[in-house]
Amino acid sequence: MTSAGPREQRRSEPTIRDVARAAGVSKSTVSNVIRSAGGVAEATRERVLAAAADVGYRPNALARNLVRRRTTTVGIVVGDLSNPIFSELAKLAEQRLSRAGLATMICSTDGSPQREQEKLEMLLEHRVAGILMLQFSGERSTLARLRSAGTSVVLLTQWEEDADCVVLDERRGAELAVSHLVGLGHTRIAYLSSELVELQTDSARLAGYEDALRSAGIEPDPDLVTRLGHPAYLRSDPGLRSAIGRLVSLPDPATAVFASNDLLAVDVLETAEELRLAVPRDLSVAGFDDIQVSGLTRISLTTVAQPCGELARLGIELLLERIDGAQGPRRQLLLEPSLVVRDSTSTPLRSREPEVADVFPGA
Amino acid sequence: MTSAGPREQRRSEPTIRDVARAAGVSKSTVSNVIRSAGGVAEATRERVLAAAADVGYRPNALARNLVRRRTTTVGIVVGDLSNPIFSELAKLAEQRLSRAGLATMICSTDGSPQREQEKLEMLLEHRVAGILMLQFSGERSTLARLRSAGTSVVLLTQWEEDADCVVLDERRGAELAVSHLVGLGHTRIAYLSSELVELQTDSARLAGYEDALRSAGIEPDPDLVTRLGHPAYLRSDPGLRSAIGRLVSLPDPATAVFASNDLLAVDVLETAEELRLAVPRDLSVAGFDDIQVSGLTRISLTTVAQPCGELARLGIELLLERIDGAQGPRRQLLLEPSLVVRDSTSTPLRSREPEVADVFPGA
DNA sequence: TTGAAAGCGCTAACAC
DNA sequence: GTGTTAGCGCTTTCAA
Repeated sequence: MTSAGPREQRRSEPTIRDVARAAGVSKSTVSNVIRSAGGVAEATRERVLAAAADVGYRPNALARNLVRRRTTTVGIVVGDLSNPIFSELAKLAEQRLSRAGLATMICSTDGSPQREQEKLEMLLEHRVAGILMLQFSGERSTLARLRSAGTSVVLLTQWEEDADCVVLDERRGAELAVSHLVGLGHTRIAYLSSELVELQTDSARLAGYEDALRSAGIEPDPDLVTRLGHPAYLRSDPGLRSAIGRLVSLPDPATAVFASNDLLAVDVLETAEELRLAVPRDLSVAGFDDIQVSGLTRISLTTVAQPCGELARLGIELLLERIDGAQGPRRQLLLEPSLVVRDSTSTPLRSREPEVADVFPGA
Repeated sequence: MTSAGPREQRRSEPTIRDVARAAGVSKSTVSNVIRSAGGVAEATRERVLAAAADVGYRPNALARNLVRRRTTTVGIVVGDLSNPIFSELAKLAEQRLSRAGLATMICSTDGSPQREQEKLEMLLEHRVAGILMLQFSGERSTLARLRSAGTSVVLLTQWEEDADCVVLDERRGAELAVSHLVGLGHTRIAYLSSELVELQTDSARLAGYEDALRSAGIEPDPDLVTRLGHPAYLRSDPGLRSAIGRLVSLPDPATAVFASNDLLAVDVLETAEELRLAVPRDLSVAGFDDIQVSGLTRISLTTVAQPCGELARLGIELLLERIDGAQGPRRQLLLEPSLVVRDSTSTPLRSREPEVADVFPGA
């Protein structure tokens, strides 16, 4: 590396003009062969290709996109990439987009609506062809802004009346999980949620929880419903500990908890351990999402499965259609949830070994 | 929504010209205001800003980047976003880039060198200012290509003589883990790896493994070294089962395994369970990475910690310097590893309860 | 302090 | 088949 002088003048990269000159043709001819536009004599084509290789030509996507007035870039907005459910979805989406010849810009919002706005603005300035939102603050005006910018938007995992979206039937999913607990004999089932779950989604899951209870003739008890702040990830958390402590020492204690997502459910497992509560013996735990860890033998969490593959496939499919100009009415795709029963749920203790308290109620 | 006719003609978005017209100034003045270039009378400035808001102006990053001949976009190349270690790093990197005002394009390669080439090419066509590679096939010519394209590149987590990189001292990390096992009394320690780990990295970790053995006077036994194909993620896998089965039924069986990454180590935990091997009683297990799951009470894996925060911080710092034109020689930043000792490792069984075989060697 | 003009690298009519 | 031309929306001299 002795040749290049110090502070080497960085020559700008070869352009279509350089190729044209080298091949002895015009810019448009080069453009035609680069874009495989056809209408170019085979001999010329080869000459151009050779020249391009020769000068080390690499098309400039910026220039192309500018003049075409549309890009082949799609934005993915995600709340938190370290939540396995989102990294999985993001990965699958990127794969599909890539296969369709589109580039992906990923932005994370950390759940902050302000950051969400900023990231969206950035994507719009880059004139992305479409946006896939795995996280959405729910701000209605945001949707309007995106729409007026002419970008296609699909919400994944996030229900919204006024937008294209593909989601699991959250309410039904929660109902499935809670009905399972009821079926096992639980009557005191807590609902535990955290900021990891969007409010919109949280409400749906809570509704499903109540549905299940009511249809079993159990009146939902507000004392059993808790929404925590953002708890430490997969790590025991004081807020969670006191919440669970409270639930199990209620006059009529909870015997099961339905956590609104797996990350939280796993935290519950951890915390139960600390509190010397055996799962499922003393406490049944069910979650939502079916992230990879939940399937581990040592975790073995009963949970509602998110069909990530399906979600990503349908979401991207819909987005691509919209980008291609499909005009139809908004589409809401609702996927059927399924319950994966594992070892974290079982019959409640009291129905197995009647205690004094059962014989003398109120003791 | 009855106003817009069917198949509404999508007006193109307002440009700097529209703003200029609305404000009664020239394009350049608008440009000066937008870019906060100064040298504009306060009154004019406000008039322009008002006009911009009025027409709904949004700068076109493509045009800007084209004429400036550089973008504010950085590419992140990642192998597999569903490996928590990578999603974590990607997330942190994106955060830092975003804070520095840069947009992020994420590409995943699924570990395929060909896809890696394609993705890099795409990034170059988009004229990214820099590339952060969390995955690198190790192809030397790739580096040359990137360099000649004038892009700054930093490898994160991947050692490479001929490039800027920031990595953990892999060799030392492995040595730490294996020395810990040796210290517990193990002499038959297996090394288990999979395609989840890049060859380059794998070699370093293997070397550290051998270092530790040798400095304890133990000659590495090739019979104890296994590299598997890409195993199922966090899920038991037949290849792994037979590998472990073999290791523990060797004439002189393995009493511990050092897995070259946590995902694999957790798989080992699972598989051990299936094989009715108690960990750490029958088999000690150590990993590498310290992903979130490893810290769960129910997993409690002894492992070498990757300081993700540090890695991301230093990697982005270095990349930004290069993008800003820093010319110095290649820099290799080597971080010191640390071992997190948890419950998956302990004294080997035989040293606790001497068996007949120990009394009559060769029996 | 402001404006006119010359592109950035490319595409897409439209002539030849 | 191939070349000419007129921009895409913006930045950035350079004059005024």
